[in-house]
Amino acid sequence: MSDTTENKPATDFPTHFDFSAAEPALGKAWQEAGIFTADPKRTKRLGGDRDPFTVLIPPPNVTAVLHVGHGLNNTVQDVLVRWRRMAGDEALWLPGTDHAGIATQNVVEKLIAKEGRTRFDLGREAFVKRTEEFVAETGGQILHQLRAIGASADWSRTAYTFSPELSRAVREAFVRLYEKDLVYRGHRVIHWCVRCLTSLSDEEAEFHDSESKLYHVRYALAGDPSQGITIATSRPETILADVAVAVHPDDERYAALVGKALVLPLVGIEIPVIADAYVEKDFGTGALKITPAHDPNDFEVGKRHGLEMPVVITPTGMVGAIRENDKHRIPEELDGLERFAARRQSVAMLEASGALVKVESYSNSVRRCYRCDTVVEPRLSDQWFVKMAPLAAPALAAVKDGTIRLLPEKWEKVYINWLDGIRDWNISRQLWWGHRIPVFTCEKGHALAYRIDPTACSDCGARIISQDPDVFDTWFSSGLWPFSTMGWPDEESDDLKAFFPSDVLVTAPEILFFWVARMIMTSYAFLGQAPFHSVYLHGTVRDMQHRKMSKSLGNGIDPLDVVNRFGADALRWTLIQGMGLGVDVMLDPNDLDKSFAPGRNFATKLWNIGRFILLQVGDDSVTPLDQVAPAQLTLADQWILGRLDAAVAECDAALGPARPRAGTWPVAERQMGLRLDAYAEAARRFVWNELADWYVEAVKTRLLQPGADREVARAVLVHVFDRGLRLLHPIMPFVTESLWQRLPGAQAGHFVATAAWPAARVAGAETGAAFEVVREAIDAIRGLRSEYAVQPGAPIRAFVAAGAGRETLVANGALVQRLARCEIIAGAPPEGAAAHAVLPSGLELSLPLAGMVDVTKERARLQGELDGLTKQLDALRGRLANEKFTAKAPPAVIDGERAKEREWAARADQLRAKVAELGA
RNA sequence: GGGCGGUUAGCUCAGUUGGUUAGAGCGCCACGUUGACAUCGUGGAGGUCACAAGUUCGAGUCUUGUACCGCCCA
Repeated sequence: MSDTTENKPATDFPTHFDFSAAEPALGKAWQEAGIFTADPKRTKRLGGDRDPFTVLIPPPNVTAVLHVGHGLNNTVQDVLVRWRRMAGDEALWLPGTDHAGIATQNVVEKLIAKEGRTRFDLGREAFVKRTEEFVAETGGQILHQLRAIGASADWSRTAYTFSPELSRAVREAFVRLYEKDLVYRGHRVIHWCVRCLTSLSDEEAEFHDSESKLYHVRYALAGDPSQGITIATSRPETILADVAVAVHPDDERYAALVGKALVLPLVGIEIPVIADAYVEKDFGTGALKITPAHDPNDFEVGKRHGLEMPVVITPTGMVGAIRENDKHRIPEELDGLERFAARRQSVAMLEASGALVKVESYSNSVRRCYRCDTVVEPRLSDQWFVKMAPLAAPALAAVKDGTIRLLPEKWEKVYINWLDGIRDWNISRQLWWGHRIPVFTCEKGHALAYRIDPTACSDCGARIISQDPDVFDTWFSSGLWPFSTMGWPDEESDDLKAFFPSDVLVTAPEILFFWVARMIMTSYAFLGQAPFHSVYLHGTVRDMQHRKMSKSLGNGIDPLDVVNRFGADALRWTLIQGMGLGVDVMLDPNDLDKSFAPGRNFATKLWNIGRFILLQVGDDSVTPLDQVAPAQLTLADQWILGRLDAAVAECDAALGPARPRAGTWPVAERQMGLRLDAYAEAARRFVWNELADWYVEAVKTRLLQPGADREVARAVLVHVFDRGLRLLHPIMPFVTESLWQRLPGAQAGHFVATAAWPAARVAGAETGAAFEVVREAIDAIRGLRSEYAVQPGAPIRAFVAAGAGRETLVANGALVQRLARCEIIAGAPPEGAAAHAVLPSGLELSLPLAGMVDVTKERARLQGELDGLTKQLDALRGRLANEKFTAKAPPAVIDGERAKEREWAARADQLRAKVAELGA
């Protein structure tokens, strides 16, 4: 290239964005430049000058592979983090994974099952070692997959709930709760998964609707089989564990039988009839069998009445006595049967004995294990529980007083409702993969919690003989995520001081209780503060039938497949532009081309816009906009700069305040911002519909003629395109970075990823509003051409009557010529048939279209327009004539209506005159 | 059974404290390859804002009821 004023050869600028080459290269360049690595010293909290902005990843399971739900969740986080990084915050997106006790254990158990072995064959130690190896080999691949979708996380801080550091936090947390008497060992009915062989929390035992049967079974009165009580149960196999039949104290039907004994069917032993207000008189027969060991409500009744609590179902879900002295309760025919087989057998036996009165169909809800879907068995056992009421109080207050906001707002109500009725949390899991509960028992039977493995009992000095075999619920460790990832319990850690509390938590509503609420509670319990100020709960990705995507349905979308086919930007754009607050995203797994068309189309369009602009602008240095004298700016220049200001303002308003100004969110701001779809649309509209569709067209001719005006056009064009790329970068990081690197004057080592977020010009800057008349004229002429089917290439003329804006229109005649193929002529039109337009601003256009315009049709068209306007005008005048309106409406509204009336009336007059000209 | 939310264009959704002729994307129809872009351009059609009543000068927006759909909890 000998002459630097020559445009760059087009061969240097491919016609299509090669995302498959560019994405990995840019990812590497960002990583090597270290721009995603946060520095605590730069934050205001540690004496720097930047606000920290921290987002904590919801840690995916360490064994997980990326699905489109992760894609959505992490794209949202990345958009927010990239936005704040550009806005000058010290942005930290803290990534990591969760050891996922049950899930990971299940995976490894399946693995060794292929070798024909169970974990019991291996033994605990070997099984845990095997699991560690498995995680070391395959774990965390999801974090690598996240890089492929552009995630700008600080990988140097990658955390893992089972790392030594985070494990220390788990142990410390438990011991502190233990010391404050906020955990206790409880003997009660819990949810037991007979497949996972562990207890579950209330949250992990999910309700599923079930079409069941209600069996009515008669229990005969001891000594008088002619009398008896019929109960209704959906679980006849648990009759074996019945210890009483309860009736309501006020129920006259059974009053005479209270205190007497009944013969328990199947078993033959006698059980008492008791009175308890818990019984609902109107449900079933009004008599309730009491099975304290296999029903949480019956357990409470049993406690009140001091009843026995025999367990008749084994951990693996078989019928059988656990205690020697319950053996008499198990009939031989049922002993050892699986629960559901035992139910069928029980029913057969009850029927044979004549005790089965009737069977009804019955819709109820049955709890199932959230990990394996097995029907949960309520079962009496000993577990560690966290007392929730004291922990819940500050968590509840935080949301009520606006310290923490939840978006969309409806989840605040759900959250409050849940915390109001919160129950104690079972944190014991009978698993091998997890943090072992640090409770040790000495020879003398003292069971105490220890921060460090003890050698002797801290109470009596006796030898330690055992540790609690159970592990913690994984959610107990992930509940500490906001601070365990930052060095806690070391409270002097720089990260903790700089980045806690964090800012926005982005997650799905499904884990609001599992995880979000618990993080809030633990942060208050251990650090006395909220862990974040905003919780953004996004929707779910669904298929065209609105079904959740799942492996079993086979309706999933692999984000990496989308990345390979259309690029990460297309994936991200599609997800974000469709992300209304809390709204589900519908995608068709069978038609990825269509589903991801919005992102693919826009990425291509953006590349083409950039390609054209950059090739036209060339490599020569460009004058910074602030060095261009305002007087040199054309109307179009002013207009696009005004549109840019508006776009920046819209994007800022859509994204909203990054943090509350003073501690808590004022009511007016509690639901503001995080409208990612609105932000995406504002940025897109600027770049596509304003910059590309209008401004680029307006400067084309100026760029062809060397001189001062060309330099002004180049300056403005590069400026607005640069700012447009910045606005889009958080959503489409790769294509924007590729284009930004090609801007004239781009410097090595500089990235749009760290370029300053755009700011509007000073208030009062010229916005080029007069340019609108040119756009109006072009729109109107295009419309008339289409209306009268004028050949697309055929040149036409428009005569413009005197009026506001005529000068402007004439001055921009060349643009109208190019975009509407129409010559603008100031003055009266020649005689003859013509099409007419009255622009919104009032300027009148007359287009002689000899041979093309049908006068009758044109008159009818204008008359139709006039009719519509007249109707609106009548309604408006009616309003203004209404004294109640003028008396009660705010003056600003009335002024607005009056101004409108003047405009419409003038326009109606113009139209009426046109119609008249065309003859009656 | 308790709590919460939704119903606006063919589809997915916006619509700020009640105040222009209710918007966007996709889809649809017509035309178009004019020297950036057919993954594109230009023009267009399409809505009794679920239904009923009420408050108000004025209701997609507020209130009540009805119907249907969904979410959370038991």
